[in-house]
Amino acid sequence: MRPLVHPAIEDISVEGIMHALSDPVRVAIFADIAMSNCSQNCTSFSSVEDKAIPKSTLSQHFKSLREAGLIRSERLGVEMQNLSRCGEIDKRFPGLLPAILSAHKIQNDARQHTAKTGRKKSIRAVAK
Amino acid sequence: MRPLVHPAIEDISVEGIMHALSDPVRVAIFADIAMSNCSQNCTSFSSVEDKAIPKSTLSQHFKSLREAGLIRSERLGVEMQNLSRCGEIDKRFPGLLPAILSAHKIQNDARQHTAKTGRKKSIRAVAK
DNA sequence: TTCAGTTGTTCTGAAAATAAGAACTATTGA
DNA sequence: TCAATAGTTCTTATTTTCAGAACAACTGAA
Repeated sequence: MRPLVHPAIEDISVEGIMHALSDPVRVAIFADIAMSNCSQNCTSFSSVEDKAIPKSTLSQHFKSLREAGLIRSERLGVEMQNLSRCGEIDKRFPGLLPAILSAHKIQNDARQHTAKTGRKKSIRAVAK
Repeated sequence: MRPLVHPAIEDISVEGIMHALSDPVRVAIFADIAMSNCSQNCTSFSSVEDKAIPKSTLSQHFKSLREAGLIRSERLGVEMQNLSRCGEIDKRFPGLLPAILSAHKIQNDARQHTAKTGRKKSIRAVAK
């Protein structure tokens, strides 16, 4: 088992962050970690739609977040402690993560609302 | 030639935006369009490192930005007019795009600086 | 008109990234 | 020592992305 890789703060890139957070499961995981600022296990996470995600896939997702510099993972016995690196990143890119997390929350709230009121999700895209 | 597809504002997703801006060429293009808020041709764009990008690839990049909802493209004779949709998006996700653009600028400035002072880009990642 | 030049799109095959089952590693507690 | 738990790595199938080649749409000149 090879050691966990964490980029130095100056090697964290905007593109890397964007890419890591371009996956619905990964933003959800990261939002969880960043908001609660508590650990969050790797293998137990059911996505937004409550479908179980294979643990190999989750492991890869955590790896992506880690190697993008968004979280810091530390082995704690058999489990993993995952903490967000928001503080560090906010010094380098002020306001970036708060803005993304806030947008994510806005979108989630809107989705929950439309799910409750039963509005059909409009897939229609305006063609010109 | 099929019509250009633009998502309605309520169909623009954070993940979609993140994904579109997770590519160095695409952020660069988008930053250009958003900053200058002027058109920006599709086929003439040399990336950050000044290497020419094939026009088919550029066309795809513009398509990605368009379908993520970040830009609005309109055929103007033989050319294309590309405008950012920052205004609309800022109403739905306040502060998101400004934060990303600002982070992108910070990173670019830092890169230019290290390129000038010749500091070797440290790829080293702290292994634990 | 017709034709060449320009701008951008679409098609296509190769290369790269992602997803998830299966096998494996590491740690703990009985 | 062994079973249980938490994660990782290997591997293959699928999906995305890249970029050359062919194509489509418009313009301006002959």
